[in-house]
Formats: sequence, structure tokens, C-alpha cells
Amino acid sequence: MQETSGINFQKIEEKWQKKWQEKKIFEANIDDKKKKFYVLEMFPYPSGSGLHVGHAFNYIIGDIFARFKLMQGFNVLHPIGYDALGLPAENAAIKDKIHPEEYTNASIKNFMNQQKKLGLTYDWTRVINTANPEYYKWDQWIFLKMFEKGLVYEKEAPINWCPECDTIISNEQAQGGECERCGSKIEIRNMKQWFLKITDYADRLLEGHKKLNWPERTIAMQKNWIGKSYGTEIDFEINGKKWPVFTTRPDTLFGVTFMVVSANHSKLNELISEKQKKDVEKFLKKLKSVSEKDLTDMEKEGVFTGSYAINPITKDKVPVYAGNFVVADYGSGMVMAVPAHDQRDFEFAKKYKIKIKQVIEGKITKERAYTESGKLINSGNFNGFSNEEAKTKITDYLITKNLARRVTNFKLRDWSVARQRYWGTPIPLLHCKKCGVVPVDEKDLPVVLPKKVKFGKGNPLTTNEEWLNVKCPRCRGNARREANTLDTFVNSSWYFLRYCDPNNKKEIFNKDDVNFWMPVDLYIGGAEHACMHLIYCRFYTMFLHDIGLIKFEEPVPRLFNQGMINDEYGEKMSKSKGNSVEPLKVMEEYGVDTTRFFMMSEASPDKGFNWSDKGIQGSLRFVNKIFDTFEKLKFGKDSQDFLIKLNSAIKNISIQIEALDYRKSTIELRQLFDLIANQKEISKESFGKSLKLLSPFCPHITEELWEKLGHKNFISVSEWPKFDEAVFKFKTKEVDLNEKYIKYIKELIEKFELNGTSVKKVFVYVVPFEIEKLNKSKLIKGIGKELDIFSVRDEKKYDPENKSKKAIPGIPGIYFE
RNA sequence: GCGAGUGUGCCGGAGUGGUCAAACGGGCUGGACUUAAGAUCCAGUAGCUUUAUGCUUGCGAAGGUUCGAACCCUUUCACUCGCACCA
Repeated sequence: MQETSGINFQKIEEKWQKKWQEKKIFEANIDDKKKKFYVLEMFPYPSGSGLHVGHAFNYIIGDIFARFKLMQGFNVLHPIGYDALGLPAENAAIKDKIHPEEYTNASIKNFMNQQKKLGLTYDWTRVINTANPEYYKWDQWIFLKMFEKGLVYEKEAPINWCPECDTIISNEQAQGGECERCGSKIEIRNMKQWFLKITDYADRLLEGHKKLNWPERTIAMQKNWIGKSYGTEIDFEINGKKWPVFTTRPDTLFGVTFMVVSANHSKLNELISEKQKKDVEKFLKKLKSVSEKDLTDMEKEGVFTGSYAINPITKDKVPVYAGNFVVADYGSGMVMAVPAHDQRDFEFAKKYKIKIKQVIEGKITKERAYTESGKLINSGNFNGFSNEEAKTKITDYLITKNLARRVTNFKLRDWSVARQRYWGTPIPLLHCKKCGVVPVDEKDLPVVLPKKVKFGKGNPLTTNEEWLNVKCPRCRGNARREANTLDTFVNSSWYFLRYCDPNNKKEIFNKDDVNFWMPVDLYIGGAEHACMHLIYCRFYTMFLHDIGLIKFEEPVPRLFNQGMINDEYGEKMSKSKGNSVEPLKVMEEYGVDTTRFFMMSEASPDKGFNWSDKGIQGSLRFVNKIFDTFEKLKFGKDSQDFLIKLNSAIKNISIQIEALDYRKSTIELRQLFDLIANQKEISKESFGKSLKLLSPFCPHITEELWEKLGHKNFISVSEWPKFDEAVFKFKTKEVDLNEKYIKYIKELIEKFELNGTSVKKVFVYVVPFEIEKLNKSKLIKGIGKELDIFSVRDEKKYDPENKSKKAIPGIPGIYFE
């Protein structure tokens, strides 16, 4: 605590936090008389190191909104929980030689204690913990429902393997060829694995975007990730067999001079001739030595397979190459190459001296293919058509010959959900020798994680034989449990539903509760989840909707991405760099409210900022000054100036909080309290209103001063002040329009009178703020005509239909009678 | 390459057609208070002079629209973030 402040913030904080808790003012209950509002921050992964500034920032942003809505009279649900399962806990536990469960429970306890110090409006009766079998039971239950509906399947596929985490990870978690958790280079392995058929929902995930009030870049990222494209799948004949190839450019079919199959294609062997075998093997070996990450920067390379493909339309025979730049699991893993009109194919053709055949008019240079549109040439019957027309015509022609189909392709892959690690939700499936894969009976849920396992290399769950061996519910024979656990993103895909009814043991949730509180009216979290959690949770919600459990398809109509907080020099905070700021230490030193106010005044919540201790001094000054002002304040009558400021603050802050533009509110509050400090006297009521405006930002000190002001209720749940427009009519200061403007009006009048129109009266528009300040008589004198003044900001708002005021075309702001 | 942004004083950033040398913070300079420091308060912080509710210049750059542009349009440059060989 700063010695100089003289105010014991800690005492005030503890006092009010205790009172809030005792009176349960933040506990949510279903109440049909009030409108509900569900504010949610992304629940944390409880790591051993406790809260970092990013957490605090996240919670405070949500808390201010929740407090605002509470004061506006909404029935607010503002819960918190812990995303407790997952690899880091397991790894940390192994390192510390304790059980992941103990590690996690200790971390949660620590997190909760720290969160409670922030003065947040959480409803602590609704806390959830995903590591609790009562929670993950329902993960398993949903999984079985998906299994029932055919959305769960097992297949051998190339998957992302993280050697560091010793497990498979999903595409979403392996972006850029690096593990999302630990940053290790991802290996591609072929393994039999469990998938959720999220691709079934690809179209609806895209479609749903239209309904969402989300940051555009988040939507753009999701769209990009889902990657829908329309095209044509054309059959080429290779060695007497049909090979489909996906293209978005069927118009260039006459220009195909070679084919490229992915070097990772599962049927590559069928294409390799005896003669080329050695070359291909050499090439594949070389590729293996390069990680996927480096591959993206690599030059396009390939090797001739020895096979030729027959172009279905020209009957040309073109060589088939195996290449490093073709994605194995997109389309059919093979592309038709048109070097004249595709830059990649162009580079490849140059390198391997393959023929380039131009089929669209345009300039091809030494370095660049022609990728723009144009008229078709060298394309048989299709010459002369624009390439856009040709896309349709050629596709139609091929379809009549049964050589092609119109298809839609997605970049989105099915969600690989199985993890070969311990600290996750056990997959509720059994392997029976007779019956094959059998789902666990619903009544046997939850499948609880066995406590006794050996941690080390490999999957710990395979070390407990007692747990693994079970009877098959179908044939009563011997079966073994599926030893994989679910990706922890499964746990977080529906947790917001559980908050609505967190302790239900009989069902996943009470439908009435969920349909009352959901959807989440405001969801706040980091942008890094755009293509993971935020896609998964939409998928889960759609699924639960489809099986009739919930009425809505989109869980989060409004999303807010908070910015990052970096250190003073703009560097990302990290423990290893030693530049991280511990929010609780700062709060101990400066007080919670000061820190809250500081964080919100540094930058808009969506932008983030570079943390500097210097800045917090300013906020401390502000908070201290409020106490100081209160001591010196004389209560009496409000001045007009102050009433105007207070009411504009009420109006502005209400709008700003609604838009999560908190930074501007902190400025407004500074100005307001500065003005209060300069008032000779002020009414108690107005001071109270000012405190209310500050309350969401600085809840403890405003509670304290509210009490000192003589109130018996909590300011936190008092009524948000109302804006009084009547106050504004007192503005009277005079202002002149600029001389040039007057001159311009005069010139116009002259022009009109020269044309024979006599001008009797002029209508002038000014900005609303100026209208009461305008020196009208001076203006009339300047122009030499009678005039009316309009308070209109935008000339487009004028009513040109109103015949009595004739508008001069093209010239805003002046009207003649 | 594609997508989303950003560019204003010493710094963070307000301002999105007329209230504008530019809010509000921070920093710096000077002053008051103090034995001193801190805290607090006051003044200054683009240039010029006639020191003024003065003039000029100015909001990445260049054009344009307008009586009037940081704000609208066009071109351009720079930076940040995200995705990326998706055919």
C-alpha cells in the first residue's frame, strides 16, 4: 500500500466483498419479471502459477458489463468455472511428482482465491470444474449421442502427432505445423483414430455467421478455416482407372499439361512405374527429412511417377508427377496443372521443363502466369467464350458425358478428438472381440478416470488392467475399455450450458433453465480461440439443438475479443523472460479499484496495451482525489455547468459501456470528478449519480462513499442514473459562422438573383451544438436577408420533398424561399 | 498471395464533415508548498509575432470532392495481426 494515499483500500475491499457475499446480491435466480442477461468470460485453464494480467483484464471487462447490466435492472447471470482437464496439468503433475488431480485442485483453489480478490460479480454457487466426474459424465453422454447419430467414427488417417506432448492433436491445434500447446514441430503419422464429423456442419457453421455480432476478423478467420469453395470434380484416366480431380478452374481444362499427385497420397503406389520407382523413393525420403513448417517456404518440387493421365476433353496424354505442394486430404489429393494460368503450376513447369499451353488470352511473362480472366483460345469448341462462361459450359459438357460433377469442397477437416494421455475425459467406448466397438451403457456413466496409473512414456491409461478389462454390455463377454481420452476442447464446447444448472445429476441440464438463460448475451475472451473453441462450441450447440435439447443453434450471438497486454516495450509477457506483471501484487500495492480503473483507462478493451507502472500513478491520483473531494465537498445546489456535464456523462457512459468502449468512459469520469472537485457546492443526489457512473469500474470505493453519503442499500445493485435532456437548453454562448461561409451564401444569392429568382429568405443549417450559440442578428446583417436556421448535422437529412423550401441541387446547407 | 486492421504533439491515444493546436492520461520544463524528497497544487510543452478568445503551419504521402476535410473519394507508402502451396 502506498503510504501517501492515507486510504486503506484493502480494508474497504474486504469489507464490501464480504457484504456482497453475505447478502448474495450476485447470485442469479430465474425471474420472469426481469429481462435476463448472460455475461460470460472464457473460463480459465487453472495453471499452478495463478492469475496473469490477461486473466484479470478479461474478468474485469466482463465484470464492468455485468455490473452495468445489473444496475440497469437486468437479471444477470455471470458465472465462472475451471477448464481443469488437460495436458499441462498432467505434465506439471508428473514434473512435481504429484497426481494431476491434486495438482489441479490446488490450482483451482489458488485461482478462486485470487479471483475473489478482484471484486467480481461472479455467482459462486454455480462454479463448474470439468475434471469433476459429475461434469465429464455429460461429455461422455453427448459423445454417446453423437455416436448414436453416426457423428463419431474411427479411421486410419494421417494425423498430427506432437512428439513433445506424446499425443495426437487436432488440425486446429496444429496450425502452422506447430503444436498449439508446446510449440513443437508436428509429425504427420498414419494412425487409426476417433473423429467427430464436424464437417457435416460446415455449411451451417458458415451460414450461422450471418446471425452473429462478432468481430469481423474472427468471422473472417472462421470462414477461412472452413474454406468453402465451389468447383468441378473431373475424371482423368490413368492406367485404365478413373482418378477424380477437383478444380475451381474447369475453364482451363484445355491447358492441362501435367498432373500432380500429393507425395502423401495413400494410393501413390498405384501410379509409380517400375522404371521410376527409385527416383520417387529418393524424392519421398528427402521430403520426410523436412518438417511441415519448412515445407510451406520450400520451392515446389516433384518427381515423375512414370504414369500418364488422359485429359477427358482433349484426350491428350500428360505426365503425372508426385509433388510436395499438393495437399493430400483436400479434394482428391491430385491436381490438374495448368502452367499458363496458375502461378504454382507455372513455376513447377519451368523447373521441370514441362510444356506450357495458353488457353486464355492474356500476357504470360517469363516469371508469371496469366491468372486473370479473358477469352478462351486453343480450346476447341469453347474458343471465344469468356472464361467465366466457359467454366459453366465446359462443366456442363463434361457432366453430360458423365465425366465430371459439380462439387463443394471444404478445408475444414473432421475433428480428431482422441488423446493418448491421462488427464482427460475417458472415451465411453469398449472394444469387444465379438461385437466390435460397443458404447458404454448410459446408466454406467460416468466412466471415471482410474486414480491408479503409471505415468511415463506412453498412455498412462493402458497401465491399469483392472480398469481396462470390463464385460461387454451386449454379449457379456470380455471387453476392453477404449484407453484414449477426449480432447479438452470437448469439455469447453458446452460448459456455458452447464452453468445454467450446474448441479444436475439426473440430466445434462434442466431444459427450462438453459432456455431461460441461454444464449450467452456477451462472451468475452482472447482472439486465439477463433478457429478452435469458437468453432467447436458452435458445432456442439448445433448438435444439441438437433437432438432437441435446446431451442437455439448459436450459443454466442455477441462475441468480444479482448486485446493483449504486453510489457512496457511491447514484448509479450512471459515467465521465462521475467517481464510478467502479477495483477494481485499490483492490486495489493495500489488497490483493486485503482488497478481496474487503470487497466480500463489505458486502452480500449479490444486493443490491449503495454503495461507501464507509470500509468497506474495517474489512476491512483484519480481515486485518491475522489476521496479528497468528498471530504471537502459542500452539499447544496448544483451549478448549471455541472448538471450539463453530469447528464452528458450519463448519456455517454451508458452508450460507451454498452459498446465496451470503456476507455472513453474513464475519460468522461475523470472530467466529471474534476469538475466536482471544482464545484462550490453540489447536491447529494448528483454526487450519488456520479458515484453510480463510477461504480462498475471502481465497485469498492463507490460502495464505501455511497455508504458515507448515508445510503443503506448497495450501490452495486442500485438503479443506473437516467439522462435528463432538459438540462441542455441552457447553453447560450454565442459563436460566429466563418466569414467564408457568409461570403459563399452571399455569392449564391447574387447568382440566383442574376437568374431572375428573387431571394427573400435563406435557410441555413448548422451543427446542433452551434445552434444556440449562433449570433443570428450578426448573420442576418452579414447576409442581408431574413433567414431561418436549422439544426441539422447531415444535409441528407433534409426533406427535399418539402416544396416550401427549395433545395439548390448539389449545394448543401442553403435553401431559398 | 488472401483476409482483418492501423497511421494525429515527446509518448499512449481522443476527435470520423463546421465547437480544433488537438480532449484525457503519461512524460518533460518552470513555479508554489517543504530542511529535503515524495505527494499535492499552478503554469508551460508546433512555429511566429503585434503575447492575442492573434496569425501560420499541421493529423503517413500525393491528388480529388466541398463554401469548409484528420474525418468522404482515388492512388500510394509504411506498419500490425491472422491464414497460407486448398488447385
